[in-house]
Amino acid sequence: MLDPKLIREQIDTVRKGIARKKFTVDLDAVLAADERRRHAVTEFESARSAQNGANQEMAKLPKGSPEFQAKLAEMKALSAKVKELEKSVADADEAWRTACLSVPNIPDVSVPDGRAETDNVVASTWGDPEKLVSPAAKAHWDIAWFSKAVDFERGVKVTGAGFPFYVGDMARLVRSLIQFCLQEAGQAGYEEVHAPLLVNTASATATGQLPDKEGQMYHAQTDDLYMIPTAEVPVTNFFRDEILPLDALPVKRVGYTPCFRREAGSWGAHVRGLNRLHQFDKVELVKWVHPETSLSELESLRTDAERLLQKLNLPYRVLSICAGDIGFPHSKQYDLEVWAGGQKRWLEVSSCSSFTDFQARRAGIRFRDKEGKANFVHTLNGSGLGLPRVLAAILENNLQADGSVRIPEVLRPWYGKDSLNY
RNA sequence: GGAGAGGUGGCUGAGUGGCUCAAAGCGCCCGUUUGCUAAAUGGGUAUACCCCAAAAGGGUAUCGAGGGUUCGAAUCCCUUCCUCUCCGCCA
Repeated sequence: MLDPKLIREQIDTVRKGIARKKFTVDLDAVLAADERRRHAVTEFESARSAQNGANQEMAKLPKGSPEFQAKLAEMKALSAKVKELEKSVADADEAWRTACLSVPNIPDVSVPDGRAETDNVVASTWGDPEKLVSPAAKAHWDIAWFSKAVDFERGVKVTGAGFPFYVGDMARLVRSLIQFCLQEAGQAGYEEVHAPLLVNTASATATGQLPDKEGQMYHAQTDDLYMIPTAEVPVTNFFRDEILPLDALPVKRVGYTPCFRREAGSWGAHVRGLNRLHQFDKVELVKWVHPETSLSELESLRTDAERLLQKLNLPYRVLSICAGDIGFPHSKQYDLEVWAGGQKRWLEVSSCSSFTDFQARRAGIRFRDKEGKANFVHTLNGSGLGLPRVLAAILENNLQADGSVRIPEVLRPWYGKDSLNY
């Protein structure tokens, strides 16, 4: 959520930011709710103050004395009034909170203008497809042995669509990618965490999955737990409602988890094969940083993700996402898209975002500044990387004429050989 | 899952209806004092919100969470979450 003071004091900045994001929010209603809430609070607190004072006087009177009895009757009325005012504070507060939750984060000034996906700006490209894509490239689902290596049919039998088995060398290739991503992140200074795969309502709310994106998560109803759609949720919530010491910042962490997404209503021809799954593996990078450094930390986060693709020798481009296309809680966002030479398409494999204090405010993650005051940190996260599409690009770009796939050198320490075939 | 015991400030821990809008100790910060280290001693030491143009100042809330009883709740009642001990089950 946005800083209430910012809405109150710099309404024009907020208005402009929201307009750039192409959101429609009734800010006047938010301001009115804020006004109502403050009024209710003031009324309640003065009544409560009177009650506290009178109660202290009563404590000094002998119980059952005439003075005590007289006071008692008087206090009953005040008590009823306090209860009533307390209720109206609760109502006003909830209305205000709900209104505040409808306000998106405002985009950073460096975010390009634009309405939709087509307005995103290509910030950079790396790798020449002519050189890095094999002439034998095919869409990965057209590779002769693909259904043996990634078994969708058995997945359907055992679970349902979008839950494939990786079999044999393919399973080892997936594990190699996980190891590679984790090792690289470790060398870049990220501390590894192995996180819970189910989270409670409070966690899903803090990172913004609830209430709006409820339908995107699998829900274990008996225990009211949600299967994580990304490691961002448990990893970010690690510090929920905590105050970090100044010298702890920046905190950089990396977590590998499977991710579970219902992807309701988003299936079609363009999401064949590994392009979109209900369960997939992802290594996630998360940072908690001092507010002054969040823009430069975003750049280094993006660099950390890019390095992986470079070492894998996969051509990619970096998109600077336009104001109209960045998400509700985002301040600034880069997407990394890998070139899948068989499909001849760009596939998003990483999204690196800064949330400024928007998420930290919602999750209650703060740090103690030089003066000893508690302030909200800035949070950032980015995939490093989402695996199935990277896998797709490796399979397609490195497909040889003999039907085998050449394995990138950086994966061989874990994979154990130089090619994949069935 | 069953039985029992608990959840109090950064930590330890007192506190069974008003004398606690949380004692004391530890830690931390600031000062005083004595060659240094250290000790002694005084003071300070949470978070959020509200009032106030700001500062100064004042107020309210928070004793796991949520309800309730009461003029008044850390304290009594209910619900719920969590921790510990024992039992059961179990990769």
